[in-house]
Amino acid sequence: MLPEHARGHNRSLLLQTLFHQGAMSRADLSRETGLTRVTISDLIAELISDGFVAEIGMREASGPGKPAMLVDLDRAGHRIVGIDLSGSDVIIGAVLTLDGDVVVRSEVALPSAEAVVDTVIELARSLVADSHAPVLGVGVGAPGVVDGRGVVLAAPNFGWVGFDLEGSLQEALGLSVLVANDANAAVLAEYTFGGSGADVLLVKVGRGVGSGLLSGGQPMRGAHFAAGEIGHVTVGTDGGPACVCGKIGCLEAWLSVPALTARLDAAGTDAEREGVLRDAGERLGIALAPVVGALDVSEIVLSGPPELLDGPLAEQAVETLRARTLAQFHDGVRVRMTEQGQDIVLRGAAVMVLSGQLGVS
Amino acid sequence: MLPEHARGHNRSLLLQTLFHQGAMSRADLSRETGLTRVTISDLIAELISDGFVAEIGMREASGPGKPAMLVDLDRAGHRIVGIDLSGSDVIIGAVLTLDGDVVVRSEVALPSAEAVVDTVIELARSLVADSHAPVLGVGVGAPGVVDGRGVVLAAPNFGWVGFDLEGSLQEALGLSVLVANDANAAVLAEYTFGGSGADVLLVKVGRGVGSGLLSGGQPMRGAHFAAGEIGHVTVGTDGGPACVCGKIGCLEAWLSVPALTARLDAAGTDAEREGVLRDAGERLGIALAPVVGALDVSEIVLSGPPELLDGPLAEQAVETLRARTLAQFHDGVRVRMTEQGQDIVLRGAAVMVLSGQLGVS
DNA sequence: TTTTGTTCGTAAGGTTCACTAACAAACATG
DNA sequence: CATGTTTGTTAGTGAACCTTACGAACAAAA
Repeated sequence: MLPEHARGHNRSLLLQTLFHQGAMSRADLSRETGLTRVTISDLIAELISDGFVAEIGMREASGPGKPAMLVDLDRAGHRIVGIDLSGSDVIIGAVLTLDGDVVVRSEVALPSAEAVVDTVIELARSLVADSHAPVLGVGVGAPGVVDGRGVVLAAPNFGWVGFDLEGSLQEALGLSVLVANDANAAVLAEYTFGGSGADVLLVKVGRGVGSGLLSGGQPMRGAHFAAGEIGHVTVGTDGGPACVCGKIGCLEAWLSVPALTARLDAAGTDAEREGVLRDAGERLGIALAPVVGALDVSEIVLSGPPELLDGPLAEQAVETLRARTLAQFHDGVRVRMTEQGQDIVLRGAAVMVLSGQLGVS
Repeated sequence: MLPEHARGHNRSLLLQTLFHQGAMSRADLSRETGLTRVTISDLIAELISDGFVAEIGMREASGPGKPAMLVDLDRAGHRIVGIDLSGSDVIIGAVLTLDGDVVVRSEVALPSAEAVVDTVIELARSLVADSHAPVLGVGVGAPGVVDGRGVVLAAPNFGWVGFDLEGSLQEALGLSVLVANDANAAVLAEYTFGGSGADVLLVKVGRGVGSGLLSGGQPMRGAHFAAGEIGHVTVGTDGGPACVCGKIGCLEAWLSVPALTARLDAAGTDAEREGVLRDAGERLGIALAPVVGALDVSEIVLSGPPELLDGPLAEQAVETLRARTLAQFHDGVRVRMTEQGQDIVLRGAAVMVLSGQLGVS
């Protein structure tokens, strides 16, 4: 650990404070961080010269003393490109502000597996061209198992095994690129923009079922970078539907969108349809109860089609969860839909870039 | 972040390197840490003057050049006191070396709940008196939910609710005291002394069932410091034995020592007894499968009576676990007994002190 | 035995970083 | 207008680590 590392830490501390609390004066930053005004001035001058921070005008004087010059992240001066590879038939890309707002949005049809990388490169290039501001970096949320350096260890949909997606994109685009699992990206978005607590599990329901987990605000990677792969965990001890993986009663066989819609279509009455959703919610609760017990997660966030997840399914999940964990500790566990909608992976990809380039999270 | 924090970090880095790799020269430390020989000399001089490090003699020259002076942690010059409050009828205390070896061991009968604190203070004082070397600190593994500052938020056995055990002991003993949950302490011992990987779940089976979890080498605390409380998670969807908590089919009702011994005593034949153990192992596997899926834990360690856990129970647990998780990722999950025996909580308490006082883990 | 080259540890001096002290600028208030 | 407050900068100090240089101690080769 060298002194320059400490300075990097302090730079990130300032950027993070501005990111979360908005524009403020150098003196405010001094009070907020505990560093002296002198040091703040020095760091801010460096950050301004690097283009990350800008002076945005005087604060109208509200008391005695010299009026303050407000500084803030140069939010208008930078953009982030986010790419969501988790869709079942489209690739979604977007230009986002530092606050995670989507400025430009673009979709392309999912090509054949071999052409995916070239399509992503082309999409990213067009988004960079449309950004009208320097792009801080490119974040990618991809299905499958992704290691800490953006190498896709396994992604059955695309046939990738040990493929260095991050490196390939970085070389082609000449920009900083970060690749992570889609559900792991999503939970970052929920934490940074969705106001979730620091111990949160996000369940992403789509063609498959995956999850992302933060504990103490830190993403859990797992021993083989496979944390979150709960889709093929067997749920319950009473059988269940057959899964594409060959086993019986996987969570994915109960909860994935194709499985749910098929069972809903087969259901005749509204009551039967609600029963299908309640069954799925119960299975989710059964699967998550041991995780809640072992990790003391306080919040479970669902991401996916709201017409399926929001309602009986979520209600039954929280009910089952409370019935199957010790009320004393886990009574407060909440289950809710994300409010990030369809953009959650894009926004999570943006958080990855913010975190990687600015140290903000 | 100030420069002196960086120096503290570097001090801990040296102590940690010596702790794990044993005695070496200043030049070795320089190569190992990346700091220059000059800086190492300066830091080591400080650590020697503080009494944490000692020169232990020359290395016999094996090649050209000036022979090296070896330095090492002053292992003989310090002791740690560990206390295990998780026993059902005794309190165990010990004096340990920095390497986690028990030097002095002492047991006292568990007194009434009100007298526990005074008994612990008395036990700790007598151990400190027997230590024959300066005591670095006192570590305590306690049942129940313990927060990050050693306040016991809930411990039904002792009737503690929001009781500042760490503060009480620190005041009475005048020594640095650290208190944590017993299973969380145990998993630290397994990581530091038992050679487990950095993503490991320890299940502690005794009067109750608890767990401790490391992910990436970091202890998981949970949103309410209740991580690891898996004893009263319902397992399976086919009922099960009644639990003292009022629910049906809790993991504790299947797996705790009292529950297991009662069912073993009721079993007539050896085959029936093995069936009891296999059932319990299966339940453990069912409960842990979602945790393994969500966290990608690579190793599960069991702590408790080996005559119950080691054998059919552990075998069935790993079998069930593999059947219920996706083989592709979690095939390698291992289930094994700890080799730390009965001292695991004591040694874990020692690790807490090492970590708190030296930054070693 | 002498020379050469290697390795260890220390000394001296320079750079980086954040701190303290002091001060000018700009404002509100009595 | 004088006074006090707040902001931000300049100047100087101390801490921490670095680079450079050197003496000590040894092995191997001449």
